[in-house]
Parts: sequence; C-alpha cells; structure tokens
Amino acid sequence: MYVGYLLDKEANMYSNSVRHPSLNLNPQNYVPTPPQYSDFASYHVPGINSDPHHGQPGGTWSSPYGPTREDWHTYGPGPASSTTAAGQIGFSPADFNPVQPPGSGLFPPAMNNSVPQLSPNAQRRNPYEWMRRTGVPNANTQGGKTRTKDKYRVVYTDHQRLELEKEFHYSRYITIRRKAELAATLNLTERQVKIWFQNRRAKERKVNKKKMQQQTQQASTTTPTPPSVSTTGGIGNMCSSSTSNSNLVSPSTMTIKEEYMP
DNA sequence: TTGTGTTTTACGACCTCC
DNA sequence: GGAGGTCGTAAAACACAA
Repeated sequence: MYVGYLLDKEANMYSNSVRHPSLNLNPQNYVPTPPQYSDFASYHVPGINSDPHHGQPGGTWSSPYGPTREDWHTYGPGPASSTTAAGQIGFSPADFNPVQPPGSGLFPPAMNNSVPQLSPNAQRRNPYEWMRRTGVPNANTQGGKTRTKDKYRVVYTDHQRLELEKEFHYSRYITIRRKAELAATLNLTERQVKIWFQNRRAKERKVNKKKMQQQTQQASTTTPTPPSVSTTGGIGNMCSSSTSNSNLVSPSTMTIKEEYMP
C-alpha cells in the first residue's frame, strides 16, 4: 500500500527498515522494561513480542486492560475492518507487507498477510494519507531547521515518519541507544527524534482523552454503568496524568534503565 | 481561490530523577 | 546540574469546504 509505495519510492535510498540488520540489536541491548509500565502491554501486538530483533519474550506481558484493540485504533482498523474513521492515522498491518520480507520488519509475518486492496474511490483523507504525500521538502538533508534558522520547521519525509512510527509502535519511549541509531538512520538529530517522540506521545494522549470524553458522553446519555477498570488503558492513561508527573515513574529513569539493562 | 480547521515540528517553562 | 519527561503554545504545512 502506501508504505509499499514509500519504500518502493525510496528503495534505493532506504533499503533497510528501522530494524535493519546493520543495526543488529541484540536482545540484551534492547530489553524494554514492561514491569515498570504494565500499560505498555497494551501497545504490543501479539507476535511483536516475539520479534527476534526485539528479543521480547512473547506473551509474557499481560495487559490489565483486557482487549486492547481499541487502543490500537490509531494504528489501523485491524485485519477485518474496512471502515476507518477519517482523519485517523493508521497502520494497517498490510502497510508493512509489500516490501518488507516476512520477519525483516517490525511486524511479524502474521501481520503482513492479506493485503486489502485500496478502494479505487478511497477518500483523499485516509489513514495513510501522510505516507504518500509527495513534493514535501526533504527534511533529512540537514537534520532539520529550527526557528532560529532560515525556516521555521521542516516536514519530515514519509520514510522518516514511517520509521519513527514503527519505533513508536514498538515502544512509546525510546532508549538512548535506539535514539542515536534512529537519528543516524534517518539523518535526523537525536534532539529531533526525542522531540518527535514527545510530540507523538502528546498526540496519543490527546486522542485517548478525546476517546474518554466520547465514552463518558455516551455513558451519560445511556444507562449509567459502573466504570470499567481503566477503559482507557495504555500509556495514555498513564501519561494522561497530565496533572502531575509525580504519579509516574519517571520516564527518563526508564530510558536510562533501559540503556543500562544487562 | 480562499478561508478555516487540523496536523505536524519545534520550543520554552517547569518538574523529577540520578 | 544535566537529561528527559509533560504541558502549553507558535507557526508552517496540509486538508477541505464554500
């Protein structure tokens, strides 16, 4: 699909994915710390955890939030869904299919199956719209420009976004090492990667908050039912403690701990 | 074409942790 | 003190209706 288009378009430039072999992260070097953030389980698709590149012990993380499909809505409608709300940025599993050989990318082969054909009359604004934008200035040549320079901001290339999203898809918090690798791979600065992740988390919190509001609205209009256990779940809930960071285990601490994970 | 709303980069302020 | 976190915001880039 669009990723295929992207990767096809940039195949010569980016023949590797984020988890390309050259990076070759050993599992020991890339061990997330789920116990600290049980919410992370909500963001791990079954199968990803067993990704050899990540060294995740599959199925060991359990989510306290039950079915997490909804939490993944941002990333796609799921295999059987053909209706995606407009405006949603999505990662359909199929997105990763066309180019990446099974097992070579972030997602396991099981997720790369069954590529639904894009509807010929697909709306312009679809979940993958950003992936196929063309003509945007290439942001990666100089590592971006800032307000203090000649341009206010740059637009990241589709490939840069894709790889960042993939990384984010794996973990909401990037390790120091991965940040450096990703920055090098994508020709961005580590600062840009860091800020991108910050903004991405903010976006997710915003989406989750919106969902929560909709749910509460629906609940108020229908028969009141006792709130289920943290229906929001996920990092959104964790970080949506927008009020006080003190409620959290410091993510920075996590990053450091990940970095020095044995 | 244009006006308007949304999304995307980037930053500063402030906080926590080591 | 430095690094990285959230939160709020600015402004460019973008999508889309009129």
